[in-house]
Amino acid sequence: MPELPEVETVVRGLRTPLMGRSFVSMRPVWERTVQTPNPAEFAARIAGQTVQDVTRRAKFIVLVLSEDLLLVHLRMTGRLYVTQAEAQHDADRWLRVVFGLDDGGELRFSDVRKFGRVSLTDRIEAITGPLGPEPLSAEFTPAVLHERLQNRNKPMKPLLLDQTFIAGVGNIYADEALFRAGIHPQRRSASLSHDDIVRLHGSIQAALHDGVQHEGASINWYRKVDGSKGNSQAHFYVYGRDGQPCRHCGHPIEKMRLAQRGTHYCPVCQPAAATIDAG
DNA sequence: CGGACAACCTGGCGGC
DNA sequence: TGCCGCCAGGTTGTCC
Repeated sequence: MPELPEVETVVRGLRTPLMGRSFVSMRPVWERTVQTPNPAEFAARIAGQTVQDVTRRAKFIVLVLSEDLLLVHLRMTGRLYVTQAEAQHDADRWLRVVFGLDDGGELRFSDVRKFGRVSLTDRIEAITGPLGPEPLSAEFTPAVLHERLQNRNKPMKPLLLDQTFIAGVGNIYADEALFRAGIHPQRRSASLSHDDIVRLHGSIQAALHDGVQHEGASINWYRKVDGSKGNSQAHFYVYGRDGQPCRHCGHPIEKMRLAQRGTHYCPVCQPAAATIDAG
């Protein structure tokens, strides 16, 4: 499911049920979902720790506990939800990890494809590795984007997917940001003009902001914490719209394979070479 | 360093 | 209906 807007929506949904709660247990249903430490140590260590904040870094959900950080990465199909003690819950076919809470409720991690991971650590970089700037933070300015583009010359689409370049952008919002900026996915980063960079900066922020505003994209597996769907997919310009008319010029949106990822774009609004804008 | 590709997994969908 | 191949929001490791 998860790119920045989806993860951010989950984080916001977890705050109310989890803030101030303490964990009493951790039970793996599918052991490989528990990345680090090993399940026995994880369970012993999380018991008694209280949730002091629920936040996000890149695509990681970060629960700030009394002594450690509980990190959850949803990868493709992970989902988090909270059940109350007295609530009747249907059997979850894809349940991977159950966290017991001090009010008798449970935080549950469910994941169809088993790619998602949970970790307990006191040093976030040990799990996340190096990450680029948060694109919706004040520190991410056009100048910062410009600076990070120095001495690089990759096609823009795979560059935007590189989490060490910018944190949190995934396949959907990379396509959406490039469309909004009028930049072809294969454009080399070194060919971008100053205006291109300023426009791209605004487009990345706008695409992600709209995604958060619409509470994420429920194309397939993604659900909010309460189980309902996000609505971001209804507002896409290009993602999943191949064959349909471009919302700006009417030309059919095309789909290509780029760096092994499905890539959607408008060949008219995103010309392959730098344009000479008569405008 | 960059690019291609396989792995990790399961499910949905289109084609025959 | 059934079977088959392909595709999927992510990331990591290997090989050239």
